[in-house]
Amino acid sequence: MVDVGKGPWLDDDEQKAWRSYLLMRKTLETHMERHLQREFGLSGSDFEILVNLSEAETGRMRAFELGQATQWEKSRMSHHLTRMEKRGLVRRESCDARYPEVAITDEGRAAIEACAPEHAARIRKFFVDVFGPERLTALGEASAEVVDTIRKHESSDCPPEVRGHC
Amino acid sequence: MVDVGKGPWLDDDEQKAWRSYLLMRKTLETHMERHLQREFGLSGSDFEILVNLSEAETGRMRAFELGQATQWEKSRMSHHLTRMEKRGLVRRESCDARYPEVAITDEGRAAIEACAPEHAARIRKFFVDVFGPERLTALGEASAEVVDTIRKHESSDCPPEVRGHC
DNA sequence: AAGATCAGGTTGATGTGTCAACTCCAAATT
DNA sequence: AATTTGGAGTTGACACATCAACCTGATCTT
Repeated sequence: MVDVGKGPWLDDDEQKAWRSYLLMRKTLETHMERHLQREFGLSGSDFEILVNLSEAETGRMRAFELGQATQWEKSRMSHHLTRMEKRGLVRRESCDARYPEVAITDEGRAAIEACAPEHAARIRKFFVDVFGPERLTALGEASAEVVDTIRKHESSDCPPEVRGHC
Repeated sequence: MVDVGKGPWLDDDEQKAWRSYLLMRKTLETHMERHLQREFGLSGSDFEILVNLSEAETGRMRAFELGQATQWEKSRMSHHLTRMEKRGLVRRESCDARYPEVAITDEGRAAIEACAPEHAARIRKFFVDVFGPERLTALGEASAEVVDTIRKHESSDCPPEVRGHC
């Protein structure tokens, strides 16, 4: 197809593992999101926000903290919070003028408590149990290493004026 | 936070591994897509289509085959092909009336050949090399098992009239 | 103290994904 | 032969994500 030198190319086993990973990625995400959506009317994004808020002792966080937790762009956060607010899952409270806090509503808490058990059960059934303890631990460690490697790379060679994005 | 019986809940190590995986998922995807977009003006979706077409000996496939390969919904496929066609990366050819084939254009081939080496190098650097051979193999196998498990589940308990989506 | 800088947040335009409704033609029914 | 059924593909409306521009108030300059 394309000429394969000793260059950057992946060999067959590596390709196979990578593509297998990509397929799992998509299959698992699609499955989990479809379930949340169909059974509980929540998108994966909704769920992510609600999990974070419900785990905060006060039930409230600054948008910025939510951004750190989810790794979303700030504009995505703002837009999504607006939509969730419209649906009554969340409430913006401007106790401090320009850095409003986001609070989970009763309705939001009800929604996440309703879906959390089934969601966890699915993670267990289709992911945790299939991997088994050893492979799961290995994956967790390797994942953290991948994240570290990418972060190191981005903070070192990303020109300062572009850094705002990262 | 929420009461933890012996139920479906994940224990701390399992949670940690799952969240670590989720973070890698997002970090890696964001990194790879940003690179493709900034350096070559291609989205991850564009890339996926072009890879598949360029690997077909004839450089052409039916939309349906592309759908199998990418696991996209048919409407997403149609919309995306329209956009790519507008940009000259791809061409619809209706040799058979109602099942048009999709062909990669010279421009499309040039685009993917330009970015493929760097893309592969990134996969190697941030994923393959970080995992190392053993963990990579284990991940590939486990991924396939996860996909099998989900497919088995969906084909068995999905009521026939809804099956169209799957 | 007046102005520059900066970070958190919002907004609007645009690109992308999803769902449901529709078209089209072939093969199966009758 | 006329009708139905069914799968591949398209379309339009809507939800969501991204990007760049902007607003706002605090802190740094001088």
